[in-house]
Amino acid sequence: MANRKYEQRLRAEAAQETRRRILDAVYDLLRAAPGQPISVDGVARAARVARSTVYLIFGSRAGLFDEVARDVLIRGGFARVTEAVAHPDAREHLRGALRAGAEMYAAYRDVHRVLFSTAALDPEATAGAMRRADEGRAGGMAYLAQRLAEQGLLRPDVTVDDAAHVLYLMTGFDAFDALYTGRGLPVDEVARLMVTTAERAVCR
Amino acid sequence: MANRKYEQRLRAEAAQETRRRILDAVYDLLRAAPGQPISVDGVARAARVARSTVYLIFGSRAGLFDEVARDVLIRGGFARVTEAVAHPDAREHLRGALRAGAEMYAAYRDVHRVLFSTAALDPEATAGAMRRADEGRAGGMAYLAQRLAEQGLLRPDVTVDDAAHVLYLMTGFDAFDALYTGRGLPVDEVARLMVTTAERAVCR
DNA sequence: CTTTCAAAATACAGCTTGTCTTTCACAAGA
DNA sequence: TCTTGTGAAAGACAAGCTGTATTTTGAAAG
Repeated sequence: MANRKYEQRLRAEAAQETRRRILDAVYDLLRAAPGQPISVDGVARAARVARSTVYLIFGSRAGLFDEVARDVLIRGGFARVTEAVAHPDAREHLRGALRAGAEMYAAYRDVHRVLFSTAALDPEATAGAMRRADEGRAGGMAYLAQRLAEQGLLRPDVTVDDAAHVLYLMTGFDAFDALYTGRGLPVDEVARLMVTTAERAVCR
Repeated sequence: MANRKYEQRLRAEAAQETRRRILDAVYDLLRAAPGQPISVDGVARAARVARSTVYLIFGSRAGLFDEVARDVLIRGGFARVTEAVAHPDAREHLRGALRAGAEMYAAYRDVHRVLFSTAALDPEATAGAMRRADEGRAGGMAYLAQRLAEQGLLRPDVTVDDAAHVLYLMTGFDAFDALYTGRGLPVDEVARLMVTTAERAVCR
Protein backbone atom coordinates (compact mmCIF):
# COMPACT_ATOMS: atom_id res chain seq x y z
CA MET A 1 0.00 0.00 0.00
CA ALA A 2 3.01 2.29 -0.33
CA ASN A 3 2.08 5.51 -2.08
CA ARG A 4 3.23 5.54 -5.60
CA LYS A 5 3.31 9.06 -7.08
CA TYR A 6 1.35 9.65 -10.22
CA GLU A 7 1.72 12.55 -12.62
CA GLN A 8 -1.13 11.37 -14.79
CA ARG A 9 -1.01 13.55 -17.87
CA LEU A 10 -3.25 11.60 -20.21
CA ARG A 11 -5.71 10.63 -17.51
CA ALA A 12 -6.08 14.15 -16.24
CA GLU A 13 -6.67 15.31 -19.78
CA ALA A 14 -9.32 12.66 -20.27
CA ALA A 15 -10.96 13.77 -17.03
CA GLN A 16 -11.03 17.36 -18.24
CA GLU A 17 -12.59 16.15 -21.47
CA THR A 18 -15.46 14.33 -19.79
CA ARG A 19 -15.98 17.40 -17.66
CA ARG A 20 -16.36 19.49 -20.79
CA ARG A 21 -18.64 16.90 -22.38
CA ILE A 22 -21.00 17.19 -19.43
CA LEU A 23 -21.04 20.99 -19.56
CA ASP A 24 -21.60 20.86 -23.32
CA ALA A 25 -24.51 18.51 -22.76
CA VAL A 26 -26.19 21.09 -20.53
CA TYR A 27 -25.86 23.69 -23.30
CA ASP A 28 -27.18 21.24 -25.87
CA LEU A 29 -30.22 20.30 -23.81
CA LEU A 30 -30.98 23.93 -23.04
CA ARG A 31 -30.73 24.90 -26.69
CA ALA A 32 -32.72 21.90 -27.90
CA ALA A 33 -35.58 22.31 -25.42
CA PRO A 34 -35.58 25.71 -23.73
CA GLY A 35 -38.13 26.21 -21.00
CA GLN A 36 -38.12 22.58 -20.03
CA PRO A 37 -36.86 21.17 -16.74
CA ILE A 38 -33.37 19.68 -16.88
CA SER A 39 -32.58 16.52 -14.96
CA VAL A 40 -29.16 15.25 -14.02
CA ASP A 41 -30.10 11.98 -15.67
CA GLY A 42 -30.87 13.75 -18.94
CA VAL A 43 -27.56 15.59 -18.83
CA ALA A 44 -25.67 12.36 -18.15
CA ARG A 45 -27.33 10.55 -21.02
CA ALA A 46 -26.75 13.46 -23.41
CA ALA A 47 -23.07 13.47 -22.41
CA ARG A 48 -22.92 9.68 -22.80
CA VAL A 49 -21.79 9.44 -19.22
CA ALA A 50 -23.09 7.66 -16.16
CA ARG A 51 -25.25 9.72 -13.83
CA SER A 52 -22.95 8.88 -10.96
CA THR A 53 -20.10 10.47 -12.90
CA VAL A 54 -21.88 13.81 -12.87
CA TYR A 55 -22.16 13.60 -9.09
CA LEU A 56 -18.54 12.49 -8.88
CA ILE A 57 -17.31 15.55 -10.76
CA PHE A 58 -19.74 18.28 -9.72
CA GLY A 59 -20.94 16.99 -6.38
CA SER A 60 -24.58 17.87 -6.91
CA ARG A 61 -27.10 19.36 -9.26
CA ALA A 62 -26.38 22.77 -7.76
CA GLY A 63 -22.64 22.27 -8.23
CA LEU A 64 -23.18 21.48 -11.89
CA PHE A 65 -25.24 24.61 -12.47
CA ASP A 66 -22.71 26.62 -10.53
CA GLU A 67 -20.01 25.57 -12.98
CA VAL A 68 -22.29 26.26 -15.93
CA ALA A 69 -22.83 29.76 -14.58
CA ARG A 70 -19.09 30.28 -14.30
CA ASP A 71 -18.58 28.85 -17.79
CA VAL A 72 -21.27 30.78 -19.62
CA LEU A 73 -19.71 34.11 -18.72
CA ILE A 74 -16.44 33.09 -20.31
CA ARG A 75 -18.05 31.59 -23.41
CA GLY A 76 -20.41 34.54 -23.84
CA GLY A 77 -17.59 37.06 -23.88
CA PHE A 78 -17.55 38.65 -20.45
CA ALA A 79 -14.03 39.76 -21.33
CA ARG A 80 -15.52 42.41 -23.64
CA VAL A 81 -17.45 43.87 -20.72
CA THR A 82 -14.29 44.33 -18.71
CA GLU A 83 -12.61 45.83 -21.77
CA ALA A 84 -15.32 48.46 -21.91
CA VAL A 85 -14.61 49.40 -18.32
CA ALA A 86 -11.07 50.34 -19.29
CA HIS A 87 -12.21 53.16 -21.59
CA PRO A 88 -11.01 56.55 -20.34
CA ASP A 89 -14.30 58.26 -21.21
CA ALA A 90 -16.97 57.24 -18.68
CA ARG A 91 -19.74 57.75 -21.21
CA GLU A 92 -18.07 55.34 -23.62
CA HIS A 93 -17.55 53.02 -20.68
CA LEU A 94 -21.33 53.04 -20.15
CA ARG A 95 -22.14 52.48 -23.81
CA GLY A 96 -19.57 49.74 -24.28
CA ALA A 97 -20.58 47.89 -21.13
CA LEU A 98 -24.25 47.90 -22.05
CA ARG A 99 -23.57 46.72 -25.59
CA ALA A 100 -21.13 44.02 -24.49
CA GLY A 101 -23.52 42.91 -21.80
CA ALA A 102 -26.42 42.60 -24.23
CA GLU A 103 -24.29 40.56 -26.62
CA MET A 104 -23.10 38.34 -23.80
CA TYR A 105 -26.65 37.66 -22.64
CA ALA A 106 -27.86 37.04 -26.17
CA ALA A 107 -25.09 34.57 -27.00
CA TYR A 108 -26.48 32.07 -24.52
CA ARG A 109 -29.88 33.51 -23.73
CA ASP A 110 -31.54 30.24 -22.77
CA VAL A 111 -28.74 29.30 -20.40
CA HIS A 112 -28.93 32.66 -18.65
CA ARG A 113 -32.70 32.40 -18.42
CA VAL A 114 -32.57 29.07 -16.65
CA LEU A 115 -29.74 30.10 -14.35
CA PHE A 116 -31.36 33.36 -13.30
CA SER A 117 -34.82 31.93 -12.82
CA THR A 118 -33.68 28.94 -10.79
CA ALA A 119 -31.46 31.19 -8.70
CA ALA A 120 -34.40 33.50 -8.03
CA LEU A 121 -36.58 30.60 -6.98
CA ASP A 122 -34.00 28.92 -4.79
CA PRO A 123 -30.67 30.62 -4.06
CA GLU A 124 -29.20 27.28 -2.96
CA ALA A 125 -29.89 25.77 -6.35
CA THR A 126 -26.91 27.45 -7.99
CA ALA A 127 -24.60 27.40 -5.02
CA GLY A 128 -23.84 31.10 -5.21
CA ALA A 129 -22.46 31.71 -8.70
CA MET A 130 -25.41 33.93 -9.58
CA ARG A 131 -25.11 35.86 -6.35
CA ARG A 132 -21.43 36.48 -6.99
CA ALA A 133 -22.09 37.65 -10.54
CA ASP A 134 -24.76 39.99 -9.24
CA GLU A 135 -22.52 41.48 -6.60
CA GLY A 136 -19.83 41.99 -9.21
CA ARG A 137 -22.25 43.87 -11.42
CA ALA A 138 -23.44 45.97 -8.49
CA GLY A 139 -19.85 46.93 -7.73
CA GLY A 140 -19.19 47.69 -11.38
CA MET A 141 -22.19 50.00 -11.62
CA ALA A 142 -21.21 51.84 -8.44
CA TYR A 143 -17.80 52.39 -10.01
CA LEU A 144 -19.31 53.56 -13.31
CA ALA A 145 -21.67 55.98 -11.54
CA GLN A 146 -18.72 57.37 -9.60
CA ARG A 147 -16.71 57.86 -12.79
CA LEU A 148 -19.61 59.59 -14.53
CA ALA A 149 -19.88 61.96 -11.57
CA GLU A 150 -16.15 62.67 -11.53
CA GLN A 151 -16.13 63.49 -15.21
CA GLY A 152 -19.11 65.81 -14.77
CA LEU A 153 -21.33 63.72 -17.01
CA LEU A 154 -24.13 63.15 -14.52
CA ARG A 155 -27.35 65.14 -14.68
CA PRO A 156 -27.34 67.72 -11.92
CA ASP A 157 -30.58 66.32 -10.51
CA VAL A 158 -29.22 62.79 -10.21
CA THR A 159 -27.20 61.52 -7.24
CA VAL A 160 -24.44 58.99 -7.62
CA ASP A 161 -26.53 56.43 -5.76
CA ASP A 162 -29.54 56.93 -7.99
CA ALA A 163 -27.36 56.60 -11.06
CA ALA A 164 -25.97 53.34 -9.72
CA HIS A 165 -29.50 52.06 -9.09
CA VAL A 166 -30.66 52.84 -12.60
CA LEU A 167 -27.53 51.41 -14.21
CA TYR A 168 -27.88 48.26 -12.13
CA LEU A 169 -31.46 47.94 -13.32
CA MET A 170 -30.57 48.39 -16.98
CA THR A 171 -27.64 45.96 -16.99
CA GLY A 172 -29.49 43.01 -15.48
CA PHE A 173 -30.38 39.96 -17.53
CA ASP A 174 -34.07 40.43 -16.82
CA ALA A 175 -34.04 43.90 -18.33
CA PHE A 176 -32.26 42.59 -21.41
CA ASP A 177 -34.61 39.66 -21.78
CA ALA A 178 -37.75 41.74 -21.34
CA LEU A 179 -36.85 43.42 -24.62
CA TYR A 180 -35.05 40.57 -26.36
CA THR A 181 -37.52 37.78 -25.73
CA GLY A 182 -40.49 39.69 -24.36
CA ARG A 183 -40.61 42.14 -27.25
CA GLY A 184 -38.76 40.09 -29.85
CA LEU A 185 -36.17 42.78 -30.57
CA PRO A 186 -32.78 41.95 -32.12
CA VAL A 187 -29.69 42.36 -29.96
CA ASP A 188 -28.50 45.63 -31.46
CA GLU A 189 -31.95 47.16 -31.03
CA VAL A 190 -31.98 46.10 -27.40
CA ALA A 191 -28.52 47.56 -26.87
CA ARG A 192 -29.54 50.81 -28.55
CA LEU A 193 -32.66 51.16 -26.39
CA MET A 194 -30.71 50.34 -23.24
CA VAL A 195 -27.99 52.85 -24.01
CA THR A 196 -30.34 55.70 -24.89
CA THR A 197 -32.61 55.01 -21.93
CA ALA A 198 -29.73 54.82 -19.47
CA GLU A 199 -28.07 57.94 -20.87
CA ARG A 200 -31.27 59.98 -20.78
CA ALA A 201 -31.96 58.82 -17.25
CA VAL A 202 -28.60 59.65 -15.70
CA CYS A 203 -26.44 61.71 -18.07
CA ARG A 204 -26.61 65.45 -18.66
CA MET B 1 -81.33 7.31 -10.18
CA ALA B 2 -83.79 10.08 -11.12
CA ASN B 3 -82.07 13.51 -11.04
CA ARG B 4 -83.00 15.46 -8.01
CA LYS B 5 -82.19 19.17 -8.37
CA TYR B 6 -79.98 20.72 -5.75
CA GLU B 7 -79.55 24.38 -4.99
CA GLN B 8 -76.89 23.79 -2.40
CA ARG B 9 -76.33 27.10 -0.64
CA LEU B 10 -74.43 26.01 2.43
CA ARG B 11 -72.46 23.36 0.63
CA ALA B 12 -71.35 25.68 -2.14
CA GLU B 13 -70.27 28.19 0.46
CA ALA B 14 -68.27 25.55 2.30
CA ALA B 15 -66.63 24.59 -0.97
CA GLN B 16 -65.67 28.18 -1.64
CA GLU B 17 -64.24 28.34 1.85
CA THR B 18 -61.94 25.35 1.42
CA ARG B 19 -60.89 26.83 -1.89
CA ARG B 20 -59.86 30.01 -0.12
CA ARG B 21 -58.13 28.05 2.61
CA ILE B 22 -55.94 26.38 0.03
CA LEU B 23 -55.08 29.66 -1.69
CA ASP B 24 -54.32 31.22 1.69
CA ALA B 25 -52.02 28.31 2.48
CA VAL B 26 -49.97 29.08 -0.62
CA TYR B 27 -49.56 32.69 0.54
CA ASP B 28 -48.64 31.54 4.04
CA LEU B 29 -46.02 29.10 2.83
CA LEU B 30 -44.54 31.65 0.46
CA ARG B 31 -44.36 34.28 3.16
CA ALA B 32 -42.96 31.87 5.76
CA ALA B 33 -40.26 30.42 3.53
CA PRO B 34 -39.65 32.50 0.41
CA GLY B 35 -37.22 31.05 -2.09
CA GLN B 36 -38.09 27.50 -1.19
CA PRO B 37 -39.81 25.01 -3.49
CA ILE B 38 -43.52 24.58 -2.84
CA SER B 39 -45.09 21.14 -3.05
CA VAL B 40 -48.76 20.37 -3.44
CA ASP B 41 -48.45 18.17 -0.39
CA GLY B 42 -47.10 21.04 1.69
CA VAL B 43 -49.93 23.29 0.57
CA ALA B 44 -52.51 20.64 1.42
CA ARG B 45 -51.09 20.09 4.88
CA ALA B 46 -50.88 23.83 5.57
CA ALA B 47 -54.52 24.17 4.52
CA ARG B 48 -55.48 21.14 6.65
CA VAL B 49 -56.86 19.50 3.58
CA ALA B 50 -56.17 16.24 1.78
CA ARG B 51 -53.77 16.43 -1.14
CA SER B 52 -56.39 14.87 -3.37
CA THR B 53 -58.70 17.77 -2.57
CA VAL B 54 -56.23 20.20 -4.11
CA TYR B 55 -56.23 18.17 -7.29
CA LEU B 56 -60.00 17.92 -7.14
CA ILE B 57 -60.43 21.68 -6.99
CA PHE B 58 -57.54 22.98 -9.08
CA GLY B 59 -56.87 20.04 -11.36
CA SER B 60 -53.11 20.22 -11.12
CA ARG B 61 -50.18 22.05 -9.62
CA ALA B 62 -50.23 24.39 -12.62
CA GLY B 63 -53.94 25.00 -12.15
CA LEU B 64 -53.35 25.95 -8.54
CA PHE B 65 -50.64 28.44 -9.41
CA ASP B 66 -52.79 29.77 -12.21
CA GLU B 67 -55.51 30.64 -9.69
CA VAL B 68 -52.95 32.14 -7.33
CA ALA B 69 -51.77 34.35 -10.17
CA ARG B 70 -55.30 35.47 -10.85
CA ASP B 71 -55.90 36.04 -7.15
CA VAL B 72 -52.76 37.96 -6.33
CA LEU B 73 -53.62 40.69 -8.81
CA ILE B 74 -56.93 41.31 -7.09
CA ARG B 75 -55.49 41.17 -3.59
CA GLY B 76 -52.54 43.36 -4.51
CA GLY B 77 -54.74 46.13 -5.85
CA PHE B 78 -54.65 45.83 -9.62
CA ALA B 79 -57.78 47.97 -9.59
CA ARG B 80 -55.65 51.00 -8.78
CA VAL B 81 -53.62 50.41 -11.92
CA THR B 82 -56.72 50.50 -14.08
CA GLU B 83 -57.87 53.61 -12.24
CA ALA B 84 -54.64 55.33 -13.24
CA VAL B 85 -55.34 54.53 -16.88
CA ALA B 86 -58.53 56.57 -16.70
CA HIS B 87 -56.68 59.83 -16.01
CA PRO B 88 -57.20 62.35 -18.82
CA ASP B 89 -53.56 63.50 -18.70
CA ALA B 90 -51.34 60.83 -20.25
CA ARG B 91 -48.37 61.90 -18.13
CA GLU B 92 -50.39 61.39 -14.96
CA HIS B 93 -51.58 58.11 -16.41
CA LEU B 94 -47.92 57.06 -16.69
CA ARG B 95 -47.04 58.18 -13.18
CA GLY B 96 -50.09 56.65 -11.57
CA ALA B 97 -49.71 53.34 -13.36
CA LEU B 98 -46.06 53.00 -12.37
CA ARG B 99 -46.77 53.84 -8.74
CA ALA B 100 -49.79 51.56 -8.52
CA GLY B 101 -47.84 48.78 -10.20
CA ALA B 102 -44.95 49.09 -7.76
CA GLU B 103 -47.31 48.98 -4.79
CA MET B 104 -49.12 45.99 -6.23
CA TYR B 105 -45.88 44.08 -6.75
CA ALA B 106 -44.61 45.01 -3.29
CA ALA B 107 -47.79 43.90 -1.51
CA TYR B 108 -47.12 40.28 -2.41
CA ARG B 109 -43.54 40.37 -3.60
CA ASP B 110 -42.68 36.77 -2.79
CA VAL B 111 -45.75 35.46 -4.55
CA HIS B 112 -44.96 37.42 -7.68
CA ARG B 113 -41.35 36.28 -7.57
CA VAL B 114 -42.30 32.62 -7.53
CA LEU B 115 -44.97 33.01 -10.16
CA PHE B 116 -42.75 34.91 -12.58
CA SER B 117 -39.72 32.70 -12.12
CA THR B 118 -41.59 29.44 -12.53
CA ALA B 119 -43.39 30.84 -15.55
CA ALA B 120 -40.06 31.83 -17.08
CA LEU B 121 -38.63 28.38 -16.49
CA ASP B 122 -41.60 26.45 -17.74
CA PRO B 123 -44.51 28.28 -19.43
CA GLU B 124 -46.75 25.25 -18.88
CA ALA B 125 -46.26 25.47 -15.14
CA THR B 126 -48.68 28.34 -14.68
CA ALA B 127 -51.14 27.36 -17.38
CA GLY B 128 -51.13 30.78 -18.99
CA ALA B 129 -52.14 33.26 -16.29
CA MET B 130 -48.71 34.87 -16.42
CA ARG B 131 -48.78 35.02 -20.19
CA ARG B 132 -52.17 36.69 -20.14
CA ALA B 133 -51.04 39.24 -17.56
CA ASP B 134 -48.00 39.97 -19.68
CA GLU B 135 -50.04 40.47 -22.82
CA GLY B 136 -52.38 42.75 -20.95
CA ARG B 137 -49.48 44.88 -19.79
CA ALA B 138 -48.04 44.97 -23.30
CA GLY B 139 -51.36 46.20 -24.63
CA GLY B 140 -51.64 48.74 -21.87
CA MET B 141 -48.23 50.17 -22.60
CA ALA B 142 -48.95 50.38 -26.32
CA TYR B 143 -52.07 52.36 -25.42
CA LEU B 144 -50.17 54.62 -23.04
CA ALA B 145 -47.45 55.29 -25.62
CA GLN B 146 -50.12 56.17 -28.14
CA ARG B 147 -51.80 58.56 -25.71
CA LEU B 148 -48.49 60.25 -24.89
CA ALA B 149 -47.90 60.75 -28.60
CA GLU B 150 -51.37 62.16 -29.20
CA GLN B 151 -51.00 64.63 -26.36
CA GLY B 152 -47.64 65.76 -27.73
CA LEU B 153 -45.78 64.57 -24.64
CA LEU B 154 -43.33 62.27 -26.39
CA ARG B 155 -39.74 63.33 -27.02
CA PRO B 156 -39.36 64.19 -30.69
CA ASP B 157 -36.58 61.62 -31.08
CA VAL B 158 -38.70 58.77 -29.68
CA THR B 159 -41.10 56.70 -31.77
CA VAL B 160 -44.33 55.34 -30.34
CA ASP B 161 -42.94 51.82 -30.62
CA ASP B 162 -39.76 52.69 -28.75
CA ALA B 163 -41.78 54.35 -26.01
CA ALA B 164 -43.92 51.24 -25.67
CA HIS B 165 -40.79 49.08 -25.42
CA VAL B 166 -39.29 51.20 -22.66
CA LEU B 167 -42.56 51.44 -20.74
CA TYR B 168 -43.01 47.68 -21.00
CA LEU B 169 -39.52 47.22 -19.60
CA MET B 170 -40.08 49.57 -16.67
CA THR B 171 -43.46 48.16 -15.66
CA GLY B 172 -42.38 44.53 -15.43
CA PHE B 173 -42.05 42.75 -12.11
CA ASP B 174 -38.38 42.01 -12.76
CA ALA B 175 -37.59 45.69 -13.13
CA PHE B 176 -39.42 46.45 -9.91
CA ASP B 177 -37.74 43.64 -8.03
CA ALA B 178 -34.27 44.51 -9.24
CA LEU B 179 -34.59 47.73 -7.25
CA TYR B 180 -36.85 46.53 -4.44
CA THR B 181 -35.08 43.32 -3.50
CA GLY B 182 -31.85 43.64 -5.47
CA ARG B 183 -31.06 47.10 -4.12
CA GLY B 184 -33.15 47.00 -0.97
CA LEU B 185 -35.04 50.20 -1.78
CA PRO B 186 -38.43 50.99 -0.22
CA VAL B 187 -41.49 50.95 -2.47
CA ASP B 188 -41.86 54.70 -2.83
CA GLU B 189 -38.20 55.06 -3.74
CA VAL B 190 -38.59 52.39 -6.40
CA ALA B 191 -41.69 54.12 -7.76
CA ARG B 192 -39.90 57.47 -7.82
CA LEU B 193 -36.92 56.04 -9.71
CA MET B 194 -39.17 54.24 -12.16
CA VAL B 195 -41.23 57.33 -12.86
CA THR B 196 -38.28 59.68 -13.36
CA THR B 197 -36.39 57.15 -15.47
CA ALA B 198 -39.37 56.42 -17.68
CA GLU B 199 -40.24 60.09 -18.07
CA ARG B 200 -36.70 61.09 -18.96
CA ALA B 201 -36.47 58.24 -21.43
CA VAL B 202 -39.65 58.92 -23.39
CA CYS B 203 -41.16 62.29 -22.44
CA ARG B 204 -40.19 65.69 -23.73
C1' DC C 1 -85.09 8.60 5.39
C1' DT C 2 -82.89 8.76 0.99
C1' DT C 3 -80.15 11.15 -2.37
C1' DT C 4 -76.27 13.82 -3.66
C1' DC C 5 -71.85 15.68 -3.39
C1' DA C 6 -67.55 17.83 -1.16
C1' DA C 7 -63.83 16.02 0.88
C1' DA C 8 -60.79 12.38 2.84
C1' DA C 9 -58.20 8.36 2.59
C1' DT C 10 -55.48 5.32 0.26
C1' DA C 11 -52.86 3.07 -3.16
C1' DC C 12 -50.34 3.34 -7.18
C1' DA C 13 -47.06 4.39 -11.25
C1' DG C 14 -43.42 7.06 -12.58
C1' DC C 15 -40.36 10.60 -12.17
C1' DT C 16 -36.76 13.12 -9.53
C1' DT C 17 -32.24 13.90 -6.42
C1' DG C 18 -28.65 12.14 -3.75
C1' DT C 19 -25.77 8.42 -1.56
C1' DC C 20 -24.00 4.27 -1.52
C1' DT C 21 -21.06 0.00 -2.95
C1' DT C 22 -19.05 -2.75 -6.36
C1' DT C 23 -16.90 -3.39 -10.62
C1' DC C 24 -14.32 -2.21 -14.78
C1' DA C 25 -10.67 -0.26 -17.69
C1' DC C 26 -6.57 1.80 -18.45
C1' DA C 27 -2.41 4.77 -17.77
C1' DA C 28 1.63 5.31 -14.66
C1' DG C 29 5.19 3.29 -12.61
C1' DA C 30 8.50 -0.53 -11.31
C1' DT D 1 5.35 -7.61 -18.00
C1' DC D 2 3.05 -6.98 -13.83
C1' DT D 3 1.22 -4.20 -10.21
C1' DT D 4 -1.13 -0.14 -8.56
C1' DG D 5 -3.82 4.01 -8.52
C1' DT D 6 -7.84 6.13 -10.17
C1' DG D 7 -11.46 7.95 -13.38
C1' DA D 8 -15.64 6.24 -14.70
C1' DA D 9 -19.53 2.91 -14.99
C1' DA D 10 -23.13 0.19 -13.08
C1' DG D 11 -26.56 -0.63 -10.12
C1' DA D 12 -29.14 -0.64 -5.86
C1' DC D 13 -31.33 2.18 -2.63
C1' DA D 14 -34.07 5.74 0.22
C1' DA D 15 -36.86 9.61 0.03
C1' DG D 16 -39.47 13.00 -2.14
C1' DC D 17 -42.30 14.70 -5.85
C1' DT D 18 -46.64 14.80 -9.36
C1' DG D 19 -50.65 12.94 -11.11
C1' DT D 20 -54.40 9.52 -11.29
C1' DA D 21 -57.12 6.46 -9.89
C1' DT D 22 -60.66 4.11 -6.35
C1' DT D 23 -63.18 3.78 -2.27
C1' DT D 24 -65.14 5.68 1.90
C1' DT D 25 -67.03 9.23 4.99
C1' DG D 26 -70.06 12.83 6.51
C1' DA D 27 -73.34 16.19 6.08
C1' DA D 28 -76.64 19.10 3.55
C1' DA D 29 -80.72 18.91 0.39
C1' DG D 30 -84.83 17.11 -0.72
